[in-house]
Amino acid sequence: MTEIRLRFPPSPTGYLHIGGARTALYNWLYARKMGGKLILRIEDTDTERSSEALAQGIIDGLEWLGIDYDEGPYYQTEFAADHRAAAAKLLASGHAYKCFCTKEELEAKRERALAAKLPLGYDRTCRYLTAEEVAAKEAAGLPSVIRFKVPERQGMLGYDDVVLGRIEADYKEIDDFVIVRSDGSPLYLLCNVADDIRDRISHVVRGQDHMTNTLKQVLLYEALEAPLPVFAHIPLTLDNKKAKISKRSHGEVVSVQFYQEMGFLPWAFNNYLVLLGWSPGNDQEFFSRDELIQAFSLERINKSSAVFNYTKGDAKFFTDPKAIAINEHYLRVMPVEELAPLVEERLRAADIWDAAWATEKRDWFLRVIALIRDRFHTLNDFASLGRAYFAEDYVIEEKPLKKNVLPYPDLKTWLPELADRLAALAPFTAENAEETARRMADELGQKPGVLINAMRTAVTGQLAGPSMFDVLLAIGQDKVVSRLRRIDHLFAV
RNA sequence: GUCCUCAUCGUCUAGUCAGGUCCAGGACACCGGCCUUUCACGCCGGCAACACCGGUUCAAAUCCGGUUGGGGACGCCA
Repeated sequence: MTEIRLRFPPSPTGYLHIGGARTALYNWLYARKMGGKLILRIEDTDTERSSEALAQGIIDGLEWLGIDYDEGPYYQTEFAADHRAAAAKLLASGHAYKCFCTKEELEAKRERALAAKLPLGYDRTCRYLTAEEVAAKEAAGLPSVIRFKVPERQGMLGYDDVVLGRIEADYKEIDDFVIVRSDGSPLYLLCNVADDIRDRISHVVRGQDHMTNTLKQVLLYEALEAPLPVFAHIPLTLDNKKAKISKRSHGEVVSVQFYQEMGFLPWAFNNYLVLLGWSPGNDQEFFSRDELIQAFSLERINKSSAVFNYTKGDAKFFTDPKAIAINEHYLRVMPVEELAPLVEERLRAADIWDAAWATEKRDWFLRVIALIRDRFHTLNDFASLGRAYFAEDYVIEEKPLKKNVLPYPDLKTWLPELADRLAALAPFTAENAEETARRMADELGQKPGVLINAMRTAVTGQLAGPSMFDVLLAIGQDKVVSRLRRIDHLFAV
């Protein structure tokens, strides 16, 4: 039985985006499920547009997602000798030929074909050159590329795709594609196959934009006398206008790094991605790592493309609402102990981290996280919306101020009075605090909500939050008292 | 233009291969209710789809043909 080997071959000409990450995820899931290997291969043969920084960004993105690989990263440029050897082999065996047509000539032909609404393929001018003609042109110093000689056969060229089924095309429809540039450097179609053969890749899982490339590559495998891998062409991810998503036209929101910065949980993001083109066949939507590996299968990948449901400028959702919903779900249900270090990271970034929260005050820290996480969307919310729990320089928001404080000028005396009463409490418990607040409201002839909501505004700066008395306990008697006494600045606007 | 390919709620999808159990199920979003000091969470309920036409069949989301629509490829990019 042959080993299961998959690869993720990004080209470092851009950032790791949603589509690429999903492709990596599917490859990873299948490799892990089958007990196979995943290989990371950086396809950097386009030296014009590739950069080491971009390659590193992709590697970092995979690491954040938790997509680990067993071999690599390999860099395709390091295997140039293999690619040239493959090209030489094809030339020697008569599967390829030298083409002396210039870019200008080809461009002119292409223009004419476009205008005449004819097929755009190469007209095979150089395919029928005699050995003498080729020698003469070379002697004259004319530059040439190497083209693959597509066999002239009856019937259909095709392959079996795990996702799409049988894919076929007439041999006549396949162009004599270029495999080596005029400067001698081999091109993607060839390099990719040569590498996959050398790396003994058994399954090629990639986007549907490669469907027609695969037809050509099948020919390459055959000419190179190598066994065909299993192909699985996964659906593309489109935007809500059905256009292919790209960093250029969609910006940050399609890059993996954006989700890292926005405070997504890596696993939540994977969980969202896997559902964009695959389903387990039942209603399960949340998976642990092991569950997903177990449930995943190439056969259940969808045929049709998926839409990344992002609306630019949406006031409520900064990305696909489903992605946010999944992130919220994990934020609420994951063990607090696992969440804590991720929150710590965000608090550190916001410069409000206290080392004691990881040691003697760890219990308190975990309790606060458990208390406030229900209302949050991302990790970043802990440092912004949750700031009052961790720092004194929290922001008093406009809305609660206008709704709960400014309409009641008497709060200027009420809140300090309440502060005094709370300061006198021993023990300081949620029950005692509530009792105190309610009794005072009663004495003032006010509804308890007036005091409670004003307290919330003064103590947390927020319009909403957990049960007020749990909040008081979480923030602590001393801080609550001092925040309530400092009420004047609320009216100073 | 040529070729390849896809088509179920606004979005992600189940159901299609083995036609009846589907006047189509789940999730997100949206709307309403319960809970409540607030807002969430949670729970309950609602809105909402088989692209179209024809054929096969007792019976079609499901099989066949066509139409329309979407996507991809057609590079000395990957």
